[in-house]
Amino acid sequence: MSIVSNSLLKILIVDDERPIRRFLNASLGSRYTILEVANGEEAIQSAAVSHPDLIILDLGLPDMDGTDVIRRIREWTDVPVIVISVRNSEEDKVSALDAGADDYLTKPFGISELLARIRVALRRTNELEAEYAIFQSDDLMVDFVKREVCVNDSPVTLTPTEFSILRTLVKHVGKVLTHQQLIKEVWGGNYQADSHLLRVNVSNLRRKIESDPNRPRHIITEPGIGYRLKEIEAKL
Amino acid sequence: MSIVSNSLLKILIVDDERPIRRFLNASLGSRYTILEVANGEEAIQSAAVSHPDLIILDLGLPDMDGTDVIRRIREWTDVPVIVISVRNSEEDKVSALDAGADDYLTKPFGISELLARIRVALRRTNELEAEYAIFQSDDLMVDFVKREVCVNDSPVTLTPTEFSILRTLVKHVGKVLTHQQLIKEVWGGNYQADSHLLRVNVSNLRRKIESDPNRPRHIITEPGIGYRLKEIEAKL
DNA sequence: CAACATCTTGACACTTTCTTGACGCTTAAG
DNA sequence: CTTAAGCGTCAAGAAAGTGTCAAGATGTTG
Repeated sequence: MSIVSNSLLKILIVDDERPIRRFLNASLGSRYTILEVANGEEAIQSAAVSHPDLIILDLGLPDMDGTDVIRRIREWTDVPVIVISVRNSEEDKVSALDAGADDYLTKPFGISELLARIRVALRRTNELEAEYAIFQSDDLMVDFVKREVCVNDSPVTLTPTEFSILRTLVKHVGKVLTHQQLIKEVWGGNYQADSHLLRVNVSNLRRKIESDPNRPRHIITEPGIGYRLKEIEAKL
Repeated sequence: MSIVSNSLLKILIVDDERPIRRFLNASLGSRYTILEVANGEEAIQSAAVSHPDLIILDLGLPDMDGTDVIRRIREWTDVPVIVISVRNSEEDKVSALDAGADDYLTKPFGISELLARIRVALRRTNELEAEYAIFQSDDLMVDFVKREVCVNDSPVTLTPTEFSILRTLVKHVGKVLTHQQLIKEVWGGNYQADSHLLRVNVSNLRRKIESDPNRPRHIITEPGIGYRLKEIEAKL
């Protein structure tokens, strides 16, 4: 098994301290292909463009909070994220793991433990799913990196709730999402929202992204069940 | 289906020290169903019989080595295993993780960190359980994930009640379902519907999915009893 | 504190779906 | 041949679900 070269697997290292990046690069470089970035914005950018197989993320970034980086990346991909941090409090660990991290290592750590935890994370994701940071369906385009939505190449501004609904629909494109599933994803698990609230927001969302809101082509109503995002193939 | 209450999720705790089992049971018992065993043999036995959704395993067991327990369990299941141990050496961590463990916590640990890591492990398995359920019988195709029904590759739209009837028939394909059984499944246990209501809905359903509704090939009437979904083998 | 955007709730028109009753058809028994 | 029981179809009213507008509540920013 160890004879098989893993060098085709890409690991993205996110850390603002150059010595640590160099150390990790030296430790992992013989086994994996390494990408390095030094802040959160670059991390999101690189995660979208380079499609790494795993991300090693330092929580202490200069430009944004590490947990927010995880949340942003989780908007479109389930790529494994291993957090490394000097912060050792349970609160930090819990918030990072709940934000979507797969593992949390406190500095300093042994390199062989990191390697083992990388193997664990990669072991689970043998089946690669094509997850793209940009969703396109006919005249609708959703860019999760820029958090930008365009209809016919002209940008539209969505409210946070509207974007959250659209993001959930995109993540499960083609599948029917029940009212309950959508409410749970958008408003949080224990929020007691009724489907009326959802309908209002879908209505507002349609007005912004559907060319003819009376005949929606993207967000399809499944009567009695919920909604579904229809992927419209590009014409040839 | 996937929206299963957490209290139904079973966690198997493997630890030879009774106080620790009691502590974990008290900490997790309100959220999950707990099973407890005290040694490796019982752990393997219980993992096989009870099908837990997650295993918390202490490495220091009286009868066999913890990593061997993991290896034995990994012979037939990928159920998440979280190791807890007093051993803090990298060697122990690496060997446990490489044996198939998903996470490794060193005692003492905070209960909220353990809970967070349990959520991470369960999150993974939930996403992987996206098994695709499609029923196909000659010209009829039912996609339960997309909630889509096709006849001769052209989609047909069913009302919630019609879909519910079809789903019940598919669930027991080949078997005869009495009127009462169908009514109970579709309209709920305590609803007092007569079989006339069922007949109307079956009629509507047939009009949509049968190529010749007068001579139904899929939904067969069993006079005096109920209905049966016939599975038509594909021609070779 | 005011101005602003967003979220939430209620009201109402509209559409789809459900349910009920009437009626014709078939089958089996007398 | 007549009768009764079960089944399938049709159509209309009842019920439930859906989309939209607008006003109040909430929160945010300067």
